[in-house]
This record gives sequence, C-alpha cells and structure tokens, in this order.
Amino acid sequence: MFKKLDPLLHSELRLAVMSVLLGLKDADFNYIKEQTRATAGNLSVQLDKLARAGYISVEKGFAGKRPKTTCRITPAGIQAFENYVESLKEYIKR
Amino acid sequence: MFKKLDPLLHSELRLAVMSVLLGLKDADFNYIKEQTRATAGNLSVQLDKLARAGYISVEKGFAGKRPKTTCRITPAGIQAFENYVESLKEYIKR
DNA sequence: ATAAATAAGTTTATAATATAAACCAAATTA
DNA sequence: TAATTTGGTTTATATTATAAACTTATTTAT
Repeated sequence: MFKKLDPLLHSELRLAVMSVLLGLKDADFNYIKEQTRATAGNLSVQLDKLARAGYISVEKGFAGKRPKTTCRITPAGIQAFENYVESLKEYIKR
Repeated sequence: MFKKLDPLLHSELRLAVMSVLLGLKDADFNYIKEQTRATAGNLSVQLDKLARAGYISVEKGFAGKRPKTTCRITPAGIQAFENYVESLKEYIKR
C-alpha cells in the first residue's frame, strides 16, 4: 500500500532544490539559496548529498575571478523525483 | 515561495498514519500497524507525537480482557493535513 | 498446575538527519 | 592596509526515526 519514500528526496530542503532545478537548465549556488531561503551551510550539505546520489551534477567554476557553483538535475534525478511524487500520492490522496 | 512543511506531518510513518485515519471513523493500534507495516515501537512513538500535537486522539480501553488502543483523527489533524498537502504541492508541481 | 508462546504495547538505545554556527580563502572597498 | 563582502565548506549540536529490548497480562500446551 504505502510505498517507501526515497529518503534522499523526503527532505524539505532537498525537495525544494530539486523542485527549483526541475524547471531550469541549471542554477548556481546563490540562486538556489535565494529561491529556497536556505542557509549556505545547509545548502552546501544537501547539494552534496544530492550529487552523491547522482540526482544532480555540480560544477565548480569561476565567474570572472569569483568561484561559481552550478547545479543541474540529472536524468536519474528527474526519474527519482517522479517516482517520489508517485509514491507520495498514495499518502496524500483523499 | 516554498512554504514550510509541518515537521510533524513530514514524516513517512506519521503521514501514513494520518492517511489511514483520514478515511476512517477510528482505527485501533494493530490495524494501523498492519496498514503502515510499522513496528510496534515506532508506531507507539509516532502516535504519541501526533496525539501530543492534537492531531489525533488516542483512547485506551479493552477488547474483552486485552488492552485496545483506538485512534481517531481530530479536526485540528484534518486541518493540519490539508495545510501540509497544500504546501507540499508547491514542491512537487511540475 | 505450570511452562511456553502470544498479544499489545512502552521504553530505551542507537544511528541517521537537518540545521546553523563557525570557519576559510579570495576579492573588493574604504 | 584594514575592514567587508562573496562564495562557499566544515564542524558541532539538536532533533528524528527506528528497531531492539523490555513489560504486563493472557492464552495455549503439557
């Protein structure tokens, strides 16, 4: 009946990050930080978890002389997100 | 943009419990346990949290000589569940 | 009658999580 | 050149989720 919810996605901040990235080609650290209103530390940790899971790719480069971290959702991430939403529906359907 | 998700409901087991109770007038401990496939210990803890939050009421009685715990969702619980689902939609809408 | 198994939970210990605080290095501004 | 800002990372702490161990009483088997 209740399918297990992917613990990597069943997290307020990680889910918000994925939600932001789903709509976009890519997004940099600060944009995601603003959209999700997360602290930098928390965001850093959660991006890392998503990256390790292969749900997003993270590229560290520079914008002029300043560091710039760009994130992008992967096909595996999109799939995982869709599975999560599908499972979740079981829990929230009326 | 992203509304805060009620931490009491953003929990796999507690959400499943609420989901089960929403459809029913009431349900006893073991029925909920079977439906959610939770361990008794975990369920006991989570029911307690939901009860403390006022989202469910828990009545301890007897069925014959054996103890029987009956749970029921409260109006506050229904409201909280609806708010949670509403907030969640922001995160999962495509 | 007594021992073993079952029922219905609760309490406690542990592992995993989420989160913010503290920190760091480089660049910019005063 | 000192202070501030930018763009993060690392670390410490508090909270959670979860299962294991335990309790109390009942039922079943010997």
